[in-house]
Amino acid sequence: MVRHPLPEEIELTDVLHALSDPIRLRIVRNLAASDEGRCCNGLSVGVSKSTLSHHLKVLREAGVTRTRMSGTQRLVSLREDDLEERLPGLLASVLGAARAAA
Amino acid sequence: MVRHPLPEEIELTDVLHALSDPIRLRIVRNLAASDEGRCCNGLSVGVSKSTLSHHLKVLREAGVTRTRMSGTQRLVSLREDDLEERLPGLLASVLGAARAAA
DNA sequence: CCGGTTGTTCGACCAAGAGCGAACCACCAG
DNA sequence: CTGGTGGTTCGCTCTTGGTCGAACAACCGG
Repeated sequence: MVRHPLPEEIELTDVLHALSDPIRLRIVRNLAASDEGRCCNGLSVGVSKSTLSHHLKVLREAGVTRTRMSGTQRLVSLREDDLEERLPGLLASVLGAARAAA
Repeated sequence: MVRHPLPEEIELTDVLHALSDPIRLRIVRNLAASDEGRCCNGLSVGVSKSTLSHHLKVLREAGVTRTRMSGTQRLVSLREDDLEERLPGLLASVLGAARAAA
């Protein structure tokens, strides 16, 4: 349905850029706290749905998240495995720092 | 002489944003390969000196680098210790991924 | 004093991107 | 068929930010 980069297409600068936005970082933290992925609606980040869709697209195209269909709605989840392979340790340290800062 | 954030003022999103630019990432990789810091001129990244000055300012104000005088010229170096304290593991994983991608 | 080196700052330009509402699509329940 | 839900896409505005040249400042060497 939508574009996801292959694991080897994940670019460091794209990922860093995706994570450098406070709203997207909140989304990622939110996703990290959920095993099964979240419906877009379950991400209460206080922006309009078009803006949320935009941020999810940025995250998806950077390779940070995966979106899959589940019935009538999309489930968004972190690509922890692919990120760890391409950028080992990065997601963990970002999440750790984000948790500490909060 | 110039503004450097205190260690506790270093913000994750600022650091991620600073590192998400390819030119700044090259500068950081370059600095990581040098013990003593580099004169701005020693950073051959192929931009004009005003642009270089701008990027160094972004890195400095995000807390990624430190600039100190040495005689008549400035020496730029990574704030590895402060970054490790505030954002443990982040710089290492970014540098590791950047090295792997190159 | 007069260049040359090193770097910052300023002003302008232009591209990228965040934000929103509106329109739209796909789907399910009546 | 009609409505509601979940989500994307499309314009549009406005801000951010990368880029450069020019001007400036501080300093050292003749």
